[in-house]
Amino acid sequence: MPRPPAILLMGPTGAGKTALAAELAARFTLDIVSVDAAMVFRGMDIGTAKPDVALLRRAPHRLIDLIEPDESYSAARFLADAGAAMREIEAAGRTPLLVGGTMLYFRALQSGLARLPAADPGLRRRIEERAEAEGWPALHAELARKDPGAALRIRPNDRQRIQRALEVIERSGRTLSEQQAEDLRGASAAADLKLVLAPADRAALAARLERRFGDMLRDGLLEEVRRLRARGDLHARLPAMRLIGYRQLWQHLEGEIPLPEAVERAVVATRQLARRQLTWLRAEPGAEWFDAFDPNTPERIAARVAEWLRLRQ
RNA sequence: AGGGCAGUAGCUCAAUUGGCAGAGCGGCGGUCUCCAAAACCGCAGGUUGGGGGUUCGAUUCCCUCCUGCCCUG
Repeated sequence: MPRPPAILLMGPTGAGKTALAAELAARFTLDIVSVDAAMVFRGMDIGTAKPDVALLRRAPHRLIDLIEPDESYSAARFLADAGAAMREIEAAGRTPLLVGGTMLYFRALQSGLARLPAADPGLRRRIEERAEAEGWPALHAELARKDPGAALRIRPNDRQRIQRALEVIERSGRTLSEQQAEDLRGASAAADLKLVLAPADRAALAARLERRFGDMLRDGLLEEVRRLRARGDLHARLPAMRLIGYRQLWQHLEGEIPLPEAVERAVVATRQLARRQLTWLRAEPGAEWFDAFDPNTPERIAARVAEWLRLRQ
């Protein structure tokens, strides 16, 4: 099932993508699709910088609030969800505006994913238990026997990927490297308009990120985390509770670190996230870059979007 | 003022009896095909507070000055 061409608005956290997207959606016949692995969680609003109710009313976002914090999302699920959303938008005679900073998802959207078995929580737990007893390097050695190609590419300490590779073998009876070499499903990129909203001045972004986390605390982030903890069914190892801000404040509520340290660590982690996103963005082929801190940027991007939409008719 | 303790990488700290100055964190760069705000990898930072002395060799021993903290007055 092919997906329609779209406008991709990518950028590091804190660059101002949400506000800009809302503006574009108001001006053109665009519908927003979130490309954000954190905003999929319900009840996690402040720390994920999710658009607020007022903004959502003006500019509805798809792929937000999809699952509970004890569930997990994935790139494959995003690919399916985003494809469906985009086809719906096209069917309505509108154009999809994909907005976010989860670069793996953008990549899946453009390059596709191999046909691989889905994650299996039970199997993953079993592999983790084995790793606890034997250590990841031992499982890496096992992987080297079963799938030398994958073992070559995956580091002995990279638990997530060792686990995934073993999981794939276990569930499909075939190796990961063999299946990854086959055709990717869902690939299609050429017709997209790719816009990058990134700061020319990284120090300025760092300052903004620090300020933003302070704002989140003022808006009740700690209370939000406290509420999640009070549910009783969540724990620190869940993907949702490993998100920046939530992870550190959870540790604080566990009594592991004082609040100021939790805040400092969260700010640092956000800065590091932005850096990793930038690394990924630099490698994005054919993307048009705009300075997030230039006051003329919104107007320039709007002009570019108008031009692209016109040429598509 | 006298006495004591401390001063080593941006930060917190290591360095056996004097023997090539290390780690964690941060910074910078990178990897990434169903957890990606995740997981992992690499690199760069030091005239060891200043000056002098002893020694083949001083972060380490001695003298002196500077700075900080503590105690006494």
